[in-house]
Amino acid sequence: MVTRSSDHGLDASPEMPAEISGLRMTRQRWEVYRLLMDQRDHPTANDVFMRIKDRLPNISLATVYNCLEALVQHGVIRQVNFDRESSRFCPNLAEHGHFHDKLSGAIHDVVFKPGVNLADILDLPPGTLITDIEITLRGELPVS
Amino acid sequence: MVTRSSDHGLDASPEMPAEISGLRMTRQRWEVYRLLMDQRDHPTANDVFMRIKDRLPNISLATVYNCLEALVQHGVIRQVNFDRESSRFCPNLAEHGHFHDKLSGAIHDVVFKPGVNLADILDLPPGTLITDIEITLRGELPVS
DNA sequence: ATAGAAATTAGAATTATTCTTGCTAGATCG
DNA sequence: CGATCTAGCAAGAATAATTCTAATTTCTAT
Ligand SMILES: [Mn+2]
Ligand SMILES: [Mn+2]
Ligand SMILES: [Zn+2]
Ligand SMILES: [Zn+2]
Repeated sequence: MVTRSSDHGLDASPEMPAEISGLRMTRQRWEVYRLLMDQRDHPTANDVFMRIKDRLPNISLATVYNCLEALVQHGVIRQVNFDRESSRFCPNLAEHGHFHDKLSGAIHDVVFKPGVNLADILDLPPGTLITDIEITLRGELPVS
Repeated sequence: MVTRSSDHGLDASPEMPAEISGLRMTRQRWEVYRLLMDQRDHPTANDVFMRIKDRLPNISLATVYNCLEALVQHGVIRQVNFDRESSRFCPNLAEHGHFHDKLSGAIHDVVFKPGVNLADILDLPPGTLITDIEITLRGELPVS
């Protein structure tokens, strides 16, 4: 047995690190971060607020916004916007876009086929510096 | 001389058509539409409101919003969102994305290199129906 | 432990957008 | 033409996501 999180069979919660990517961890930031990592369905700030009450019954909505902003600022999570809807939050740091399925309402991460580089297929003046790319799609996934 | 808009040298304003794409034209809708066609810099609703006062001193901001919504709904113009900033409006109906130049603040239309089809380079389940694609970029254009 | 800094909280404020209501103007009908 | 009908317009109120403020709490470092 090489690694295990505890002596008994159940996985224990990971310990809260002192910081992540230079962001000092607090109980609230840690729980917000873990919630996003565990439930990767792109919740809104209000979704996070409602879901996190189990673990932090006294957290305020302002703190949820503060934590999300701090995590976004430090590059630990990403903020995703669809039109003018409430912002959503995503823990997937790999380059990806978002597909909004009109049938289920769910939001899915979308990646490029291997070897594709978006900057290469856009018609931009040579020397253009791209710092950020956002791709959002709407449509219907096959019923499966 | 094959075509001319009037007898004298200056271009006359085009007449207001009865409708565009099934949307009944009104003076307000027409002026909003023409402003967007003439000033293709992706103005916000408030930008349109301020710029249009020359021609329609009595128009209300609510009417600007109503006109923009009606034009968007009928596919005559497009609504463009950058993060949570005010919506912007674009008269370019060809498939294109938007590049926000941090240096100048300007927003530029961006097209794909010839022959590129975005749906082909995304890794989506077969049978996925894409109804809408949005691409936004941020960065810096070369100083030229 | 103490002092300073940073984070959290509750609630107020902000702001882009939407809604409500009464009015206007053009279309339709006789 | 004159009456009626209807869609659109104007003004301001309402909404809702987000941000800000001020007071308190927690954390860090001495
Ligand atoms: Mn939600
Ligand atoms: Mn503007
Ligand atoms: Zn994502
Ligand atoms: Zn455009």
